[in-house]
Amino acid sequence: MATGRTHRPATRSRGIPEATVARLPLYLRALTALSERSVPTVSSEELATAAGVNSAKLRKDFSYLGSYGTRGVGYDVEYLVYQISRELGLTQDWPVVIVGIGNLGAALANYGGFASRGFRVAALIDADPAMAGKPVAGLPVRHTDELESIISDNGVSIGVIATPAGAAQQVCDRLVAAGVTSILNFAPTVLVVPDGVDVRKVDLSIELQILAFHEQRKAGEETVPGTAAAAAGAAAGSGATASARPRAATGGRKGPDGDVPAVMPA
Amino acid sequence: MATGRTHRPATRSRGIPEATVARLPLYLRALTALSERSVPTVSSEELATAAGVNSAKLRKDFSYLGSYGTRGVGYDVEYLVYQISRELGLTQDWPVVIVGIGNLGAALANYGGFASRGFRVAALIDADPAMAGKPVAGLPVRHTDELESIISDNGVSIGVIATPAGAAQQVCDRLVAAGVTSILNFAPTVLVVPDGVDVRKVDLSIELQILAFHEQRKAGEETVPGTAAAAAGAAAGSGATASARPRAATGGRKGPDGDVPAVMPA
DNA sequence: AACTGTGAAGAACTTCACAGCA
DNA sequence: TGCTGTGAAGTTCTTCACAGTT
Repeated sequence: MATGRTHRPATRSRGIPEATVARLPLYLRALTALSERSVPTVSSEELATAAGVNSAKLRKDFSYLGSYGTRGVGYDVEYLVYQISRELGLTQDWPVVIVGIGNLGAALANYGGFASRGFRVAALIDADPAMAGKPVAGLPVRHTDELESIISDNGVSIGVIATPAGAAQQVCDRLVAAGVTSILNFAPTVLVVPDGVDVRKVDLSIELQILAFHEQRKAGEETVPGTAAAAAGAAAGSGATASARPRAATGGRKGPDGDVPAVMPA
Repeated sequence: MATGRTHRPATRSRGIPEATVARLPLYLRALTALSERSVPTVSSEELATAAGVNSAKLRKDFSYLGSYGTRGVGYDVEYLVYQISRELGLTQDWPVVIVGIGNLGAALANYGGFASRGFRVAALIDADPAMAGKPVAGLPVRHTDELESIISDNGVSIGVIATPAGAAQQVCDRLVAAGVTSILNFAPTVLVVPDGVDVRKVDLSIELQILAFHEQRKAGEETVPGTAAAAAGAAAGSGATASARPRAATGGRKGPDGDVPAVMPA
C-alpha cells in the first residue's frame, strides 16, 4: 500500500510527456499568483501568457492531466492548482538534504520557495568540521559522517549536491547507498548513478556558454547596430537590439535527456 | 568588420540544432579534462561516455560542426577543444555583470568557472546602498544607479539576474535598455523581453518539482522496496532502487523553448 | 459567442545501421 | 580492422485548426 494516495483516477493516467511535466511547475507558479489575487478563473490564453508559453501547448499539456476546464469559460484556478500540485506530488511534503554548504549551499538553504512548495530542508551537510554546528538558515550544519543516519532517520529521498566537482560523485554514491533516489546536482560533473535514480543538473557555465553561442551569432549577423544591419535575413522586424515588441521570455532550450552539471567553484 | 572572426568556413554553417548547442558545453568540459591529462585522441564512444550521452548522438552533433574526426582513429582532443570553443564563441572574452548580490549572487561571483571558460565578471551590482563598496569575490559591489554606465563602459552584453523575483523584471528592463542582449535569470519569474534578446533561466524549485513528480511515480509503482514490488511493468531489470548497473547520469529533460525561472528567495 | 479538448499535420530530435575512409 | 559520418527510420514534441460544449 505504500504511502496511500494516487491510485490513478481510472481514466487518464499513464505517461505524461516529459516536456509537459517540465512545464507544470510553470503553470503552477502562474496559477498560484492568480490564486493570491483571488482570480477565480482563467482562460488558456491568459494563463499561457503568464507562464510564457502558447495557449495551444498549454491546452494540450492540460489534456494529459484530464479535462479540468470548462468550454466557453476557462479553468477554475483553485481546482487547477490542486490538480497540478497533486500530479507533481506536492500534496505531500518532501524532506530534502543539501550537501555542501558553501556560498551556493547557503543560498539554496535560504531559498524561501522550499517550504511553500512541498519541500522541507531536513538537514544541511558539510564535510568541513569547522562548519559543524554552525547555524545556516536556522539549521545547524551537520557533518558528513552523519549523512547516512540523517537520510534514513528522516526518510529523505531527494538530495541536493552543492559541493565542489571533485566531491560530487562520492557524495552522490553515499546518498544513493543511503536510499536517496532523486538528485539535484549543482556540481559541474556528470554523475553516474544506478538505474532507478533520477538526476537533474543545474550548471551556470553551461547556461552562459549557450548564451554566448547566440550572442556571437547576433554579432555576426548585425555587425554594429546601425551599420550594414540586417544582413542575413533573420530578424523579421527592423532593429533587433533593445526595446521593441515585447515577447514572453522564451529563452533558449535544453535538449531532452539533456545533461547539465552545475554551478560551484572548482 | 565587427569583432572580426567567424565568417563561416563556407562549408557547413547555418543552423546547428538547439539541442546540439546545449550539449556542446558538455563535450567541451569532457574534452578539457582529457586535455589536462594530455590524452591526444578520443573515440566517439569514450567521449560520449565521459559526457553522459550516447555515441551516435555525439557523432551526429559533431557532424553539424564539420568533419573533425579521423575514421578508424577518433578525434584529436586539442583540435576539438578549439573548434567547439570557437563555435560557442569562447575564444573571445565575454564581460558579464551580476545583479543582486545576495547569497546566490555571491555564490555566482565566487564561481571559479568564469575566467577559465571565456567569461569575466565585469561588475557586481546591488540595490542595497549598504552593500556598495563592500568587496565580494575581490570586486567592490556597485550600486544599481551605476548600472547603465557600467554596461556601456564595459561593453557588457550578458547579464545575470540574481535578485528577488519582485525586482527581476525591472532590472531586466534596465539591462536591456542599456544594451544587454543575453540574460541568465535566476529569479523565479517569467521575464518579458524584446525580440532579439535571449533569456535562459535556472530555477531550483522547478527542478525539485520535476524530481518530486518522478519520485512520486516510483513510490506508486514499487510500494515499499521488498513488498509487493514491481507492480506495473515498468522497470526492465529487477530491483530499481539503490545500487545496480550504473548508468551515465541522464537526469530528466527540459522542454525545448522551455521556460524556467530560478532560485532566489521570494 | 467564447473557449476547451484533440485528431492530424508538421517540426525537431534521437537512434539505427551501414557505407566509406584511414 | 576500427571508427567516423550520415541517410533513413523512429520517436517525441509542437502547432494547427476545428468539432464540441457551455
